[in-house]
Amino acid sequence: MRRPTIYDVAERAGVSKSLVSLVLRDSPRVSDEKRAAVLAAVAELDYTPSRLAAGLAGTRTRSIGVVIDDFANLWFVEALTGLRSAIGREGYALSVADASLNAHLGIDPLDAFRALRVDGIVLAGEATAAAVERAGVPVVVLGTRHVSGSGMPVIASDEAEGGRIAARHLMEIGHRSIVCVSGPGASATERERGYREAMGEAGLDTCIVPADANEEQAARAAVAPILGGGSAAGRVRGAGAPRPTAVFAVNDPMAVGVMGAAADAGLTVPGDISVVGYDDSPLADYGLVSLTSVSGDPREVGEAAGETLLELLSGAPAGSRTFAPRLVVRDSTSAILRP
Amino acid sequence: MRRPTIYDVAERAGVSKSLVSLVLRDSPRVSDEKRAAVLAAVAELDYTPSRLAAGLAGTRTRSIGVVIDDFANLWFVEALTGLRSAIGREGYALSVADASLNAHLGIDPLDAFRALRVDGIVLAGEATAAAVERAGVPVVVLGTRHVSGSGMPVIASDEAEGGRIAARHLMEIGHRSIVCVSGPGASATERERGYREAMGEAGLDTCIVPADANEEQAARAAVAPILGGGSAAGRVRGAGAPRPTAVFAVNDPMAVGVMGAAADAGLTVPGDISVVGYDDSPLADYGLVSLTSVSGDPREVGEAAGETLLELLSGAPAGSRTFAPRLVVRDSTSAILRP
DNA sequence: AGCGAGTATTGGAGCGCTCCAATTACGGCC
DNA sequence: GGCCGTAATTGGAGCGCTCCAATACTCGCT
Repeated sequence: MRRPTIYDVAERAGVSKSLVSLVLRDSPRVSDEKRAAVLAAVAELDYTPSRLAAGLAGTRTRSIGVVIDDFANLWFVEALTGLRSAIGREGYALSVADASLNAHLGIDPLDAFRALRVDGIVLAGEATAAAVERAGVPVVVLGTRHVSGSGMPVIASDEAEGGRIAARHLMEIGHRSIVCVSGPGASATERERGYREAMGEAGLDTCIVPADANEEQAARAAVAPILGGGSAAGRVRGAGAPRPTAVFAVNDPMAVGVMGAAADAGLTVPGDISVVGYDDSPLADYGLVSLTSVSGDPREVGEAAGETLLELLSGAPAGSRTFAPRLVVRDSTSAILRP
Repeated sequence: MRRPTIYDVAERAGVSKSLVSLVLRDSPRVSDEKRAAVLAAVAELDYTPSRLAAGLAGTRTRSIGVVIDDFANLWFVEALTGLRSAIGREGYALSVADASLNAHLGIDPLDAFRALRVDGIVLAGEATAAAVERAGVPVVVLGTRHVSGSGMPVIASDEAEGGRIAARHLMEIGHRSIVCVSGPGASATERERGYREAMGEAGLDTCIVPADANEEQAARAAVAPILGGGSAAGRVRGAGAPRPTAVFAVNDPMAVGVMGAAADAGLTVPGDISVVGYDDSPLADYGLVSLTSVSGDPREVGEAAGETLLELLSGAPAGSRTFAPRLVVRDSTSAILRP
């Protein structure tokens, strides 16, 4: 009941093991006749080549590693789909590790990938440049990260542009007093920067409300004072500034948090206040929520990351790329007459 | 700049390659002295053993494959975390494949795992029993599936019990006219069955509303007619039956769909109608939604699946296990006085 | 001193492939 | 019909480990 090897296939097809190897890696210099014989033997024996042996013997493993730190983030999950389709086409296999493993079990994903002898790495999570140097294989960064320098190509959505788009949308429909609810992390920082730039260009004052985490609850707690939580609408915030007419939250859950806070304060969306989110997650399209949201296409970005890594693997130089996000207008934003 | 091998380590530590191998697999029959010398050499050379070579030479690869068909499903993602922590402890590596790859690229994940010579497989997605037989390694099924028989242990949450819990909760707070919005898939079927059983025990009539997909939009469209969509509240549905006072949706997004339909019909939740969801996803805890939901702990289930597979790998027999779900009561359900 | 029973350590074979250099086969051409 | 270039095919070496049987080293005892 031993597993068939390349030798078994060779014997059955009446050729040498080397010829079988050539067929498996579909070399062009094999006669059609022999190729057919080998393929037939493969099918008859239900033979599956061992990637272990192939990787050990050859100069590459045809596998690439992906480090993700947040599997719960749908954006990365979708990007992964794009990545997979790009590299799968070339016969590469994907090995996924999550960065949180590091903390939980003391396993460095980069070490794990070294042990697997992956040909390249996609970083969809934070990682120190030093750790990456050690990897010793081509690396591309997928998504906006704080890590910079070290010359790795970064393939990401243009988050700052997304922030600008959100702010401009609100300005175009008449808003002048627009608050940005931001959170920790590189993406949030970039989105916030875009908001600031767009506001600056329009000569409007910015107001950034930082939340502790990129979560609904955190955003809700953070904006509550500004919206005059609980009591009569129209209340003024801290320094006596008027209540804003619009809020840009750096992601969808936070936008929902803002909507929740608005409801608590007796405000209607978009009547009293407009809200824009980011990522266009499924929840943005729920009837109960119907959130205007900005988003890049994660699959497109993931696919580009895969293509970039393939270029790097083929020896070609490759640079960073960014993709412009789009705005999806739903029912959480509306024009206002007088601010 | 060649990568260091076990021979380099051996030479540096002044021992044989075999001794190094023993240390790496922390064999107990190595003197502390030599062990320290080897470990020091490993550190100095920044050596990482090759899993390829180890797997090829040894009787096992210490890697296990996971087939997931829905990466966007947070339940599976969390179960994966539990699984990882269980098997990671024993030094196993995880290789993840998604079933949709099959459709997209014509790659059967089980073939991919065969090529990698994984020691065992966790099936968190549908798969035909036949395909699994071919795998030739121990398999455990994670989560409720339609596949049955073939003797593989199934580690899952007790979905039928969850359905019962949801229905009983609604009955306990006075509801008698309870609708179940169901969808396709094995989990939905089980949850629906639990609902039916609980209703039957209480002598209440059941009413199942099937939706096309396990999604917000589908559920919303499906319940709209029953809630008397759009016009005055209190309207009667098709055969003149009175409007239900409660709805159990087989997952959270669908529950939100029901809430949306209720809002469209001018009904308040939970004033006019109570809604229970399933899975206790993050969105259930949003202030705007605050959904009462049933859920098992996916990590617990994932961890159990890992432990079960480890038992199987160590040669021990292992059986199926189910875990009881819990109810999390929030603001979408409330008592009623008269039905 | 000598021997057995462990315990610690070692060299060799081989896992299933790829790569390479060498060999054979096949036409075409003078 | 022998010769050459190219195309097709082959055997051998070796990738970096694990496993195994064999050897070397301890003691404690007679």
